[in-house]
Amino acid sequence: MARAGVTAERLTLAAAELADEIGMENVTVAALARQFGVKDASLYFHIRNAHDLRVRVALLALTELADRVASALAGRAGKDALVAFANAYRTYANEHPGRYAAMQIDLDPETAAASAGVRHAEMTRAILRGYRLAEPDQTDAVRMMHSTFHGFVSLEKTGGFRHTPRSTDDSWARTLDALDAVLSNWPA
Amino acid sequence: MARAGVTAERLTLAAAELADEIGMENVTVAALARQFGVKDASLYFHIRNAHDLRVRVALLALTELADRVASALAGRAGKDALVAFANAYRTYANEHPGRYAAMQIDLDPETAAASAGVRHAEMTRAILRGYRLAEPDQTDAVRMMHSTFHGFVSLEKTGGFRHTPRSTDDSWARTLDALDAVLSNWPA
DNA sequence: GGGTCTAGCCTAGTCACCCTAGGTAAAAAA
DNA sequence: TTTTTTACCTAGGGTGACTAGGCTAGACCC
Repeated sequence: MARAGVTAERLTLAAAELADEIGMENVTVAALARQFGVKDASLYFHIRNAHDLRVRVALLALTELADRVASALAGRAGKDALVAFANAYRTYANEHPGRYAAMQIDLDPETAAASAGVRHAEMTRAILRGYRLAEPDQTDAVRMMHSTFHGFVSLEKTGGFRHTPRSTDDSWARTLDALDAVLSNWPA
Repeated sequence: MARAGVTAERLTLAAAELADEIGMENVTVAALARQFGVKDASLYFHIRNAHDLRVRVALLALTELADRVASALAGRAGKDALVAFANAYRTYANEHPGRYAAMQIDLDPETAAASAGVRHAEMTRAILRGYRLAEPDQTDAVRMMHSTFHGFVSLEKTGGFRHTPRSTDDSWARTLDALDAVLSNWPA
């Protein structure tokens, strides 16, 4: 009997790819086992349970996204950085809908604190340095930015914009313009 | 054998309440049947399948939210209307997390077109009349508004803001100020 | 090289949920 | 009252999550 060579890492990666193809809600332990030509029970040697698997995918996605954002941000500042960040975020979400969906499950505090979500938050704040916002405006602005990005991408995916003919790419570009405008002139 | 008096409407309402209590992902046909003191198979006389049930909850939520927004909006205009709309939206989402989650499932085009989501969109446009935006800016602004609201509420719920001490209520208020500012001075 | 240990698979079985088929009793209609 | 329809039932199949316990290939040790 040859071994399948399953590891938690390979399982996580396969789950992430499966999620992008068939949707996160359809990623089951059983389906994953089938892909590896292994019985579902065998996977519990590598992962604790189905939730653990999803958390692993979420952490993978957070790391990948943080990496992309980081390289998109390199050498940029101001609106340039804002747009680069936003596009990296949206592109990742659209290219990897399953991974993005996984990112939305809420991690318990310790896990979240140890995740790449922290890097993400730091980079967001870095962008705002170009806009010279003091606390607590900075926190409010970070929250608004993140809300706008997540909200747009999320609505785009679930078809919230489908009924209007206007190009979503154009709306996205104008939304970033608007965001840059408020950040440049944050109301007192 | 007394009848339980189950109807699709009562099922939908019970499912919505159950969703708010235990989370939409835990609302199962079996659990719902238990609440009515009935076997799970019996529910299929009233609903087509589990997905149908979720769609019904989504439509219920969309209608309830549209009603709330409509009454919040009555007699208001400009920033006043914006804030009223936004607060009605956020309050509903926070009071009814399960219903709000149900709203996020993507409806097929015909169902969506017949839903209260349409009223929602109309009301959003009505708010923008106070800001005198022409197309396609209006559509872009509608999308940005909706993205901001949905994103904020969604991140608030999944704990995306938890790691910063700043009050989310305050951030929300400032986000609305910022939104009002850009809408008043939409970049060309 | 032989013995041991353990990682990595297995089978078997439980339980929950979704859903279908076909039966039966209560309520409504004729 | 008889008939029809409505609202429930039992029985059973399929899938998925997960546990307990068994077997084996290969690493490690003497």
